Amino acid sequence: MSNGRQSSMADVAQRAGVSMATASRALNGSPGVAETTRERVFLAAQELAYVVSPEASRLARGTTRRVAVVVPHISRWFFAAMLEGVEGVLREAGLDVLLYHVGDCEDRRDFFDRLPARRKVDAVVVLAFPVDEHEQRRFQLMGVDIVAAGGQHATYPYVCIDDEQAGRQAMDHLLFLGHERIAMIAAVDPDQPAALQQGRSDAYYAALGDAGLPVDGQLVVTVDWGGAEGATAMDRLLSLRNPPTAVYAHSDEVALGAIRSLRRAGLSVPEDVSVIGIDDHPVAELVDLTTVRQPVEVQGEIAGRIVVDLLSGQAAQKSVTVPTQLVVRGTTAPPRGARQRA
Amino acid sequence: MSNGRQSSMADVAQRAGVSMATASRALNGSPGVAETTRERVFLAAQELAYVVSPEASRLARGTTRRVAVVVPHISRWFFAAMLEGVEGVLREAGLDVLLYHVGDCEDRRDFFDRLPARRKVDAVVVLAFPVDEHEQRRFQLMGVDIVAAGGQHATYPYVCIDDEQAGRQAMDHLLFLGHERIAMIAAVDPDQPAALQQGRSDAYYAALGDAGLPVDGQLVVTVDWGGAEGATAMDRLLSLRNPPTAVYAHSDEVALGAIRSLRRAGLSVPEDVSVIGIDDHPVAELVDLTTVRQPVEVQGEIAGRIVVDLLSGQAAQKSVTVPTQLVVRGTTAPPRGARQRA
DNA sequence: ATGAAAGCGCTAACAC
DNA sequence: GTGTTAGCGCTTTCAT
Repeated sequence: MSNGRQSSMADVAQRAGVSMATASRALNGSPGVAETTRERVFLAAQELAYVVSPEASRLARGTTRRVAVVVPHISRWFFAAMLEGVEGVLREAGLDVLLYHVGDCEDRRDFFDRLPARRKVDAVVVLAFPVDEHEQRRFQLMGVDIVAAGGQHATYPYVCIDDEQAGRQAMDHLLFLGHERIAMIAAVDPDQPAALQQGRSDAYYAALGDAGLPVDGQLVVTVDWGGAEGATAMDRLLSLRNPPTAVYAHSDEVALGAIRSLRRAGLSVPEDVSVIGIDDHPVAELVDLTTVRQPVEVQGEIAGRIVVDLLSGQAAQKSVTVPTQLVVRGTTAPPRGARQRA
Repeated sequence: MSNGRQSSMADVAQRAGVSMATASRALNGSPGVAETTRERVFLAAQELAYVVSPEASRLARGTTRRVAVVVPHISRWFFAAMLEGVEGVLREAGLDVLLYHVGDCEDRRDFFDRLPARRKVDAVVVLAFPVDEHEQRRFQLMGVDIVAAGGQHATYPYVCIDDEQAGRQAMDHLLFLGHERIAMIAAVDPDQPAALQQGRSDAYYAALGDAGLPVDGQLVVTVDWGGAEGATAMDRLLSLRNPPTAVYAHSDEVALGAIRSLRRAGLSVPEDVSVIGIDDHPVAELVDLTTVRQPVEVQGEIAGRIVVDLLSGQAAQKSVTVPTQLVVRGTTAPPRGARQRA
């Protein structure tokens, strides 16, 4: 299908009987153009189905109207949901989103070595993606605004949840129900510089401490992120002489895996053992999983807002922490023969 | 943090003691440059931490090295996984991905009216996104290659699964187990022009027909896509005087919702009723759901490959159908007191 | 309010 | 093999 030549601004100007300069001003809504002239130009543009050449426009203007979003995972709900939030507000603001998946270490090295987004964007948002000092130095070369979502950051504006508090909400729920032998399945992302979910772990020890309960090292198992890993971890816990009556998992996926192991072992949830996760993944509702909800998409939206404000020169919030909330469903209950604490 | 001025090609050329033309040729790997010269240029570029200005380069070259990926959903696993596949091969080929989320009808209208990606990309891939005739006409204005993934398409190269066959695999499994009263929960996407999963429905009727079983209209319920909707549908099925012994759901999420309803009704799966889904969503494994697997990320990859081939002028495959596969897990079993068919 | 002209940073003919 | 020279299509002073 031949689509002819895309018409250029010169065509529009000619058709409207004005100079390119005027046509440009009219189309960009710049001041200093007579209303009637502006209309004539718009009409001409319309008739020619004209669209600016972004390359040319940006070359001349020096700005790209594009922002890079860097994600360590695309298909995991958490990241995808956050991405959806970011994309929404960016798109609404007329900014294009350039997506960069930086999965494993190799991707990562490559990304920061080559800086593929360099000169291509006006800002970059990193999603749940810790950026070390070396990487920060590389980013500096880009000379654009950076904002982080889904994790605190010392250097950049960020939006995140209070992981320790989320963990406390989960642990406190278990403690409130009367559990005293609580295990933790800590999940780490093998491709990430760890330390991301430190808060989730801290919460465990702090909660136990505050409740005057002892810490049993055997009850803590750390695994790579993922449902299958959660299952493995649970198997390990079940092999203890004195298994836990409740399990605090760092994420819903891990919790799901744990539940599968429990069921396969013939145990029932929550009668025999309670399980709680974090995140409120969409399937949590479908499987009646008790969890701590964090507003994921919202975090993305806020990050997007910050970018938009930054680019428009407005004062943007420096960093935001959004609240989390316990969602009690069907996988937690008091331990057998115990009564809830007042 | 001042980052000085980005150095330009002129700087590199000067530093290497050559003309801009030579510098450009050297950097682009064009032929006709002495090896030693090329090295000198590379060195200079390195020292100046030089990166081309994509805008300028593209303006001059007339190509963008960008491709738009249009998705109706970002945070649903299916779409995100496919996106991950596409992004991977595009990135590897040095193409940038511009992401456009076209969710509801309004987004849709806006997208095709304004054609925000126009002049910004060399190709667009539409993910599981039916494009009607009007929209095709709009796309034509862009004058670039279009490829579809996750659904057949009359006009564009596409990659998809055979939905009817997938459905047959699910239905045949249920029939093989000896079920005769099989319900179907058909899921449609409220924001899509339907007809997408027609094949999944066709399979139901065809399988029943081939098995010589009657069709009972009451056993077919169509709902909007989603786990919650699946649950509602199941509730409806359970209110029948003569409920089904097995349920064929159009997707795993829907199947999950159905299972929740079943459990809440005090029924057990698969003892009382069997449930099968389609897709093999990651959580399917965690909840022991029997399903029909489709290679989602792979479809994205193939679509990406097609784009890359198209852009490089190579002959690209016109369209690809990838195979699906039954995955038997724990939510299906023979009906009570029945024996499997030979 | 409008126009002329000088770039923006690079690539591609076309000479040498 | 390398340099010269035109653009690529737009924005933006600076005049008028």
